[in-house]
Amino acid sequence: MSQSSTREKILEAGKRVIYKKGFYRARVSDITSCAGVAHGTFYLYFKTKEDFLLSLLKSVREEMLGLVEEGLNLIRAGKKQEGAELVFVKSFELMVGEKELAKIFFFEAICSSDRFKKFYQESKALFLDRSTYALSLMNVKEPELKAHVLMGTARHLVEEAILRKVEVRALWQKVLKELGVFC
Amino acid sequence: MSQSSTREKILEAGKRVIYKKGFYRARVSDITSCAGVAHGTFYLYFKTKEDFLLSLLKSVREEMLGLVEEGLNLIRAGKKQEGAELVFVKSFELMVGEKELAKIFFFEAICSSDRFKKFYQESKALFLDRSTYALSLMNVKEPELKAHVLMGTARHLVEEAILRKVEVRALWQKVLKELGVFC
Amino acid sequence: MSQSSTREKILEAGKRVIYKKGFYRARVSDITSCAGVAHGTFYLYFKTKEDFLLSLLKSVREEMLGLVEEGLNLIRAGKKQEGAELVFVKSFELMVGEKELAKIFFFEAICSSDRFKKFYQESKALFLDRSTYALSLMNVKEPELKAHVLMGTARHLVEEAILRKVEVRALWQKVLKELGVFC
Amino acid sequence: MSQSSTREKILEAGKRVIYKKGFYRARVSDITSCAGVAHGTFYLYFKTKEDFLLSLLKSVREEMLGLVEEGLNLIRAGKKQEGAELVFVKSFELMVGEKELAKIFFFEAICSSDRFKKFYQESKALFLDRSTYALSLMNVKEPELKAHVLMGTARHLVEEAILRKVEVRALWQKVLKELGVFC
DNA sequence: CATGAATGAGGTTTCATTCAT
DNA sequence: GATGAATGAAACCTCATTCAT
Repeated sequence: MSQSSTREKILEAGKRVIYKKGFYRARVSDITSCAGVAHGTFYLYFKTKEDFLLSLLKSVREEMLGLVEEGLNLIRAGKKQEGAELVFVKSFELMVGEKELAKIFFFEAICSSDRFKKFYQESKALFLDRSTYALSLMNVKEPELKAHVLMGTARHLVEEAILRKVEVRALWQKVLKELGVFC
Repeated sequence: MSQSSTREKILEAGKRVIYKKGFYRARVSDITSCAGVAHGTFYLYFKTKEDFLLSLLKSVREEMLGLVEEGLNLIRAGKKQEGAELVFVKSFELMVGEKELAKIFFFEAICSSDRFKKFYQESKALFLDRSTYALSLMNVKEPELKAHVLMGTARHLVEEAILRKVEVRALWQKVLKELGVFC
Repeated sequence: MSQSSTREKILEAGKRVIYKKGFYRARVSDITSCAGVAHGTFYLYFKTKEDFLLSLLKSVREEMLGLVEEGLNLIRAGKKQEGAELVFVKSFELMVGEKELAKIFFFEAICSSDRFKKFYQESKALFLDRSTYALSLMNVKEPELKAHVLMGTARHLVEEAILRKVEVRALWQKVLKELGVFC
Repeated sequence: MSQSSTREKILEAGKRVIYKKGFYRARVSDITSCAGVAHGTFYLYFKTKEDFLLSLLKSVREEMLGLVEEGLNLIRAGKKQEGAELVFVKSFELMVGEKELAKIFFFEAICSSDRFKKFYQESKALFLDRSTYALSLMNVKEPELKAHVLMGTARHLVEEAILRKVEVRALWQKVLKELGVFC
């Protein structure tokens, strides 16, 4: 059961190593040695180092999107508060909790090659779109403007949490209130 | 005209190259050939490639801080609107206009070694502090919260401008109004 | 036969190349191509080019010291002639036979960075000390003076052998007799 | 008068720098900055860095040979002690006093390119020949053997003086006595 | 599936030498 | 003569990737 597959061990290790050293300074050998597997094993599961990063990024995106879609369903079902909780709070807390992935997603992606820039861009556009949609369903005024503000602020607060190890949840709650997401 | 010194030519070229390829994928030889100087010339002006990046980052920070301090002086002199214009509009436009530097500052810095992470962190804390101070001088309510929101949103919009080549000035103006910075 | 490990192949090749070109003029690529391995392989076994030189030097010293200690044991056991043979003849012949190592030890070491100067110095002091001790055990008069003379002369003759490809064994025997080491 | 020519300033500086760092690690710019002249000035006086080393080496050799020839003249004129004093004592002291040149001559020469190895070899052969000749004129027994011993020991003691900053003059006097050069 | 030694392209950095002033 | 900015060949070293076991 918990005999986490080799692939997962490598992903987990990569997350930690890339978080700490950054994608370009993280060696494949750093990742494998952190995962406790042989150097070559890496290439049984990932075609290249870039592919590996993409896998990592995709997993963050999936998780986030999962929460958001679930939230949207609740909102559409009339449960505004519960839905908003998922879309704007739980997903924020996911990021704050998964600092490694958050940092990789927010920083590494765009510094790497065009392939990643594109991925990051698409993902952002997607979140922006879903957030705007959620806000409009919730009858928040100027949903697009607010979606931008929320996205930027969320990203900034996650960064603060990562870089300064500051507690940001309370701040985020106040921002949500200020912008009329929660009364 | 501006008989731009060799050092400046290299900085300018580096800005463009790093913007396009990212710090780690930008070769020193890319920079020198873009600057039209010999490879070795780079090392007459910068000790290492990392040192070069630091020079670049310092120049962005100085420029930004210059505007901010100027604005603060105006605000303190009672000219609130003119001051706020500098602190929150001109400096934003500087970033949007200098996409290369903005991208390097917001993305490359944190992906590179600890030395840069530290620099980025210090710079951010500084801007946050000055913004909060400006907002409090302007009698904006909850200045710290708003400073966070402004910084995050600004950063996000600059990113949109860079990645999606979208016009963001109007959006930014609306945000400023929404948050009570301008009436 | 001796399925010589890669590390040994590189050491052997380095010995030859450095002997011929000198440490600073010997490229790592000269060494690897002489060893018949890829360039990068060098760095699997040695951290830097300097580290490589140190490994080489240590191996000479160990071999020499081995002979000397063995000889000292014999002398202490009363077998003066056999012991002296090891300390003063066999070790001399080792140097003459291993011209590459001898040249590297006697010349390259001191021309390289301080790290090597220190190594050379320590090694010399060690040999001088052991020789003096051996001579005193053998009741040779003025052992310290003679140790100096022997060390210098040995070094000079090895050099002659290296530079002029001259036969020096006979000369050395005469020197040993002249100084009263053998009757 | 003492307005030492630029050429001499460079030679003097080169002596010091090469002594300290070794020929390959001494940069031309180190030498010029130590001499207090511009980088390019070096090439007004010396064709290449190697040429410079050769000039330095030639100057040592000339000085040594001068003393030796003078001494030989005295010996031939019947003044054995005075002559031997020049050939075997004064020239030794010259080396001990001019540590920079001595080190360069004894170590750097042979580590550099073949051109220097050849120069060193020729010089050694020359000294060996003149010493042997001097000893034979002085009726010392086995002059060639003794010349070898003297040369090796001298070189070794100079090295001790350089590396360990040890006082070696007294030791050298004892060696000369032991070998029958002085009674 | 797993290993880890070997590969070699490609990067950073150094520095002897030149040359316009 | 003197300067020192500029050059660029050539060195060291790294590390993603492969492959025989």
